[in-house]
Amino acid sequence: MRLSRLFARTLREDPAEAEAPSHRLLLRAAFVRKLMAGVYTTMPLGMRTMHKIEAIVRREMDGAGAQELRVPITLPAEPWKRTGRWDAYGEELFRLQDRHGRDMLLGPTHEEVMAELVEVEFPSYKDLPVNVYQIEWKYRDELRPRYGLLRGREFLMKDAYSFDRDEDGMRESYRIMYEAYERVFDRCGLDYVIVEADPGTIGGGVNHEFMALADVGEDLFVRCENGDYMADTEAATPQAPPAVDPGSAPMIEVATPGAATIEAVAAQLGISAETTLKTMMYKAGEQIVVVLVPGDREVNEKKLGRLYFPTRVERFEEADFAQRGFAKGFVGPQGLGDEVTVLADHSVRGGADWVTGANREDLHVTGANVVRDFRVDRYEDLAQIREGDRCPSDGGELQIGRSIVVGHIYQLGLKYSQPLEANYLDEDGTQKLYVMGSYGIGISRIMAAVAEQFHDEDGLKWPKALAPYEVAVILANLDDEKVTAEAERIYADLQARGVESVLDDRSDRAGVKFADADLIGYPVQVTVGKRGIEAGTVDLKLRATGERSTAPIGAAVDAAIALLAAAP
RNA sequence: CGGGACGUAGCGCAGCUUGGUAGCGCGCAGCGUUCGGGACGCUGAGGUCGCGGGUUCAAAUCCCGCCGUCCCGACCA
Repeated sequence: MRLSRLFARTLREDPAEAEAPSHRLLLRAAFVRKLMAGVYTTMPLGMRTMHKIEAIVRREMDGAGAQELRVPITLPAEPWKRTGRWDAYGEELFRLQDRHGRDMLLGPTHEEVMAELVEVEFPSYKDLPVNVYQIEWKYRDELRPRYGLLRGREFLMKDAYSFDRDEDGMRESYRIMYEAYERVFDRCGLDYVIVEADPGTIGGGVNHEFMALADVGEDLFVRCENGDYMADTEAATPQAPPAVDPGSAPMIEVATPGAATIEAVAAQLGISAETTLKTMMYKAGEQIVVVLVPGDREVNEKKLGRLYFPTRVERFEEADFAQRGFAKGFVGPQGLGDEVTVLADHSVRGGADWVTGANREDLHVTGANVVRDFRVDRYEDLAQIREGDRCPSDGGELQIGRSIVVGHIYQLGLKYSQPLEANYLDEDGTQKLYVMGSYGIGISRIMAAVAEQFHDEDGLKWPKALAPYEVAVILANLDDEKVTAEAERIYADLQARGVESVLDDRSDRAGVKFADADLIGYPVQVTVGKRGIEAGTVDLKLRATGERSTAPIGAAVDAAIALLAAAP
C-alpha cells in the first residue's frame, strides 16, 4: 500500500474524548472513528488488524474441530420469549419491530438460534458432539459504553456453542476450547491470566475468564504472589485467618455521640477500624440477615446474594431501620432475636474484644465477644477480598490486578436446552436435552486490549502477528530520483517476498513520516534517504525496542525480513 | 440510572464573568522557500457557536427545556 493513497488521516493531537491509551491511540492512528457512543467505524488499518485477529481465531477454532457458520444479526423475538430472555435481558437488548409490528431484536448472543438450528439439523446422538461458531457483530445497549472499543454497544465477537450427549462430553468439549483459547491469546501476544469466574446470571457451573492485563481494565482479579492461584475478585475466596480465643475484656458501653460511621467511631475512641465490628443489615425476602465483617472491610454483596439465590438480597433502606427498631449507625449483633440470621465473615474469627454498636443512638460497646455477648449462626466467605489477603492454596499474599476480559467460556449444561426443549434422539429411543457449552472471544476488544499492552508515548507497537502491515518503507527524500528508485525497488521486493508492506511516498517531510510510522506501529521501519544512499545503506528500526541498525542497500530486503523475524 | 465535567470549523482550544465585529493553533487548498524526527512565509476555503424556546433594539454570551459526549459507580466479550 502506498501511504499517499491510504484512507487514513492520523491526528496530531489527542482527541479530547479519549481517555484510555488504546482508545486515544486507535483514534489518533486512524484505526477507528467514532460514530456515536460505543459505536465505531473500522477504518482500513483497523480492518487489517481485525482480520488478523479473526484469522488467528478461525485457525484455532477450525483446528479444534469447531465449524464456522453465520446466523443472522436480526433475530425473531419468539425464541427469546420462550427462554424468558426477552424480558430478562432487559434494557441491554436492542429491540425493534418490523412493518407488521412483529417483535425482533439485534443479536447480543445466540444461544437460542444456535440451539434451534442444531436441533433441526443434528437431531441424533450419532451427530454429536458438534461445535459451531460464528464471527459476527453483537449488539448490546450497554449501560455505559466506555473506553472506545473496550466496551462498545456494537462489537465483533466470536461465539461458539458446543452440543454434547452428556456432562462428560461437555467437559471434553470445554477442555478442547479452553486449550484453543490459550493458543489464540498466546498468538495475539497478550499478557493474560485465566481465572475461575463468577457464574453470574449466565448460570451453569464451571466457567473461566481469559483476562488481558491492563491498567484501564474494568475487571479485578486476584493472584497469589506464588502464582498458583487466580480468581475473579467476585469469586475469590481467601484463606480464613487463624481463629483466636474470645477476649476477656468486659463489655462496656461508651458514648459515641454522632459517630454513625466506622471512621467516626474509630476517630472518637482513638482506635483503628480493624478492631471494630461492622454490622450490616440486609433483607432476604422476609428474612432479616445481619452480616458481620471487621470494620476495615466491605461486604461482598455478590457472595451474599449467591447464598440466598434465587431470593433477592437487599440492603436495608433508611426506612427499614426505624421501622424494625434498629438504630442506624449504632447497630451491634448483641441481643438479636432468633428471627434474625447472623452471618459473619471468616475473618471475624481472627479478632476479639470488638468495638461495635450498642443498638442505641450515640452509643457503642467495647469488649464485645462472640458466644458470650452475641451469636453467630454461620461463618461464611462474605468479605470483599483485598490485597494482602492469604491465598487459599498456599497462604501466599494475594495481589490485585486490573484486566480486560477478552474471552469467557461456560459449561452451560441444560441451562438453555431445557427452556428451549432442544432435544436429540438418544440411542435408547428417548428424547434427551443437549448438554451445551458456550465460548466467546471479543475480537474488537482484543484489538483494544493489545493496544493497551503494546504502546508507548509515541504510539502503538503491534506484535507482528497483528500489525496492519509488517514493514514500512519510509521514503525520506521524495525529490531525489535515486532515493525514490531504491525505495520503490525495496518496497516491490518486500511485497514479492510476501511481506506486508507500505511505502510512505507522501509528499511530507521525513519527520512527519517517522512520527506516523511510530504512531501506527509497524513492527519494522526501513528508511531510504539521501544520507544513506550516499553511503550505500538504508536504516532500519525495530518499533518494539526502538533499536536502530543499518544495512547495505543491496541487502535491505533481507535485513528487513530478518529484523521482522526477530520482532515480537 | 445516580454523581461530576463538557458541547464554538475535520482535530485541539479561546471568547461567555461584564450581550453588539466569531477568533487562535493544527489539519485542508494554492504559490514560494525548505527537506532524516510532526519546517517557514504569503494567500485561501471551511462555522445553523449541539437543538428548541424565552428575555432583549441586539444572544456563542443571560434564563428555561431537551439532546449529545466523556469520566466515576451498579452490568458484560
